[in-house]
Amino acid sequence: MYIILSFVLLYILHLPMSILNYNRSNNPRLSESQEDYLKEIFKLNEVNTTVSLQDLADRLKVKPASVTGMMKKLKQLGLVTYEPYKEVALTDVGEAIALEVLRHHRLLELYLARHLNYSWDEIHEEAERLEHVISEKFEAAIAELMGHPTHDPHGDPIPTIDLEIPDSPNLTAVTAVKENNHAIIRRVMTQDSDILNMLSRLDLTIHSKITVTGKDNAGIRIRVNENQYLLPHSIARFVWVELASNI
Amino acid sequence: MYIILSFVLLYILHLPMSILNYNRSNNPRLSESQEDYLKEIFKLNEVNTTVSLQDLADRLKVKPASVTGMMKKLKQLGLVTYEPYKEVALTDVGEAIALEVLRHHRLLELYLARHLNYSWDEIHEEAERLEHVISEKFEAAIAELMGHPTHDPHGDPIPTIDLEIPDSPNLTAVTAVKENNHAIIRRVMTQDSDILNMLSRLDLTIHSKITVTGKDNAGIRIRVNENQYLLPHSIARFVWVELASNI
DNA sequence: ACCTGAAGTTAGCCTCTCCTAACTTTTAAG
DNA sequence: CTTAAAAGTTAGGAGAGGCTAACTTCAGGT
Ligand SMILES: [Mn+2]
Ligand SMILES: [Mn+2]
Ligand SMILES: [Mn+2]
Ligand SMILES: [Mn+2]
Repeated sequence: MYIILSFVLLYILHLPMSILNYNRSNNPRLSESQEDYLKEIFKLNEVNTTVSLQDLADRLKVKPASVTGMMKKLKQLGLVTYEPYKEVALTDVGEAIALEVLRHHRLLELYLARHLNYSWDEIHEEAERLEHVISEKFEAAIAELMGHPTHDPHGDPIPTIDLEIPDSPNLTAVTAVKENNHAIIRRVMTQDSDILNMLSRLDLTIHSKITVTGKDNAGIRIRVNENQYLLPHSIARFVWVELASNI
Repeated sequence: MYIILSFVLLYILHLPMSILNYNRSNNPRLSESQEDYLKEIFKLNEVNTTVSLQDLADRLKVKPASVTGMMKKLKQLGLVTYEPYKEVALTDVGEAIALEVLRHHRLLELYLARHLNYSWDEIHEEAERLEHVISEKFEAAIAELMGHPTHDPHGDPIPTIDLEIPDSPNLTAVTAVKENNHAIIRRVMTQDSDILNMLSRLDLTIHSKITVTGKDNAGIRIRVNENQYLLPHSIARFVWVELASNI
């Protein structure tokens, strides 16, 4: 009865049927590998216009042949669209699963930082493993405990319980900030422990107020807390800020 | 230098060399399956004099053929002693790993109950998955946070950081308590959700003060908080108590 | 001492995820 | 427009952990 009603509702609302199809608790559970593939496709898709199997292979630290094999399987499961030699994309169901895993990951990162005293550079690796094994109850418990946070310690948005990506402030790469302008660091787009460690030692962390004092081909000069640093472009490109004028 | 000193120390103290050999961080990580096999061998060994492959198969929900195969592998790795058609036992290294996993499991159970509002019957299943993926840092963080607890919510002892089993009070099966004697529930030796759920609804939980008011072949009659219950033997056998006279 | 059922083993097969090596298709530079 | 490098595919195989079915060994009851 409920099922019939749902179909009618979907028809009326013109929603894709697939949204209903996915339910973490009653669907056959995916493997950790499969979850990581879907999550990585989603993340690559946010940055690049198209997702190459080579990128996927690099991110997941497997060989391209393995990616081809997995794409066939995920296509079979209705989680990606894909034809040989063409680009990959998530279906609605595939995207829902990717967002579910991403929500686990980012909630866990924040939880580890806030409640178990993990430092910025330690949270990612632990969350990468835990994200696949925590239950929906665990997810709900830490989300509740933290007051349903919208962003993780890297400034990455945490998908909501309905799997929407919350709005983030309008961000600019710090490399694009003009000289003498003020800004607040809002997102650091790397998981590299060494880089995160260094940035946090310089106090270049989320919510730090900075001033861009100069730019040359060596990098970008930044003032934070009366200290000045020269940040090489290779690192600065990970740092995204909100301009002070927008605040 | 440290290594040489360690060898000398071991020689002097007559400790088994194998204790030093195992180090979770630099040894090739075992699979989740292998960890569960070792843990289950340890737990069976605490109860039975000898560990049968059949019991192991039942507990791990695999077929006996699979157990035989795994025993060969674990023997190869130096974690169990075993000859075809003979009983299995853990080596010192195998036992150290079993205790490490058991420590994770029981710390997690207590953590879930205390900090994430899990009920008695929900903790085991979640801990069963998490125990294999948390880092030593996670273990240390929750142990610290909880003040290095010695027993989990079922009354099971939590192995210390040095992998010693902490002393438990002298326990008696509630079925062996004489009529009109008082006692305190100290351990409930089942992970069955339904039974745990029922017991906790009757307030027959860890640290509950009870009085045995009668016994017949239907079961054992117990008073707790002015309420009287008839506990069938099939359930009562899981409940272990400390006699009031010992307190 | 024998017999029989329970316990344990073996062989052969499956699925999963990854690999290498050789091949094909696409793409972009000249 | 050609062609070589990059990207992607295919075939074949490894190893982990399970399974079934047929077999062997063991242990207890008569
Ligand atoms: Mn992961
Ligand atoms: Mn993050
Ligand atoms: Mn387990
Ligand atoms: Mn327990």
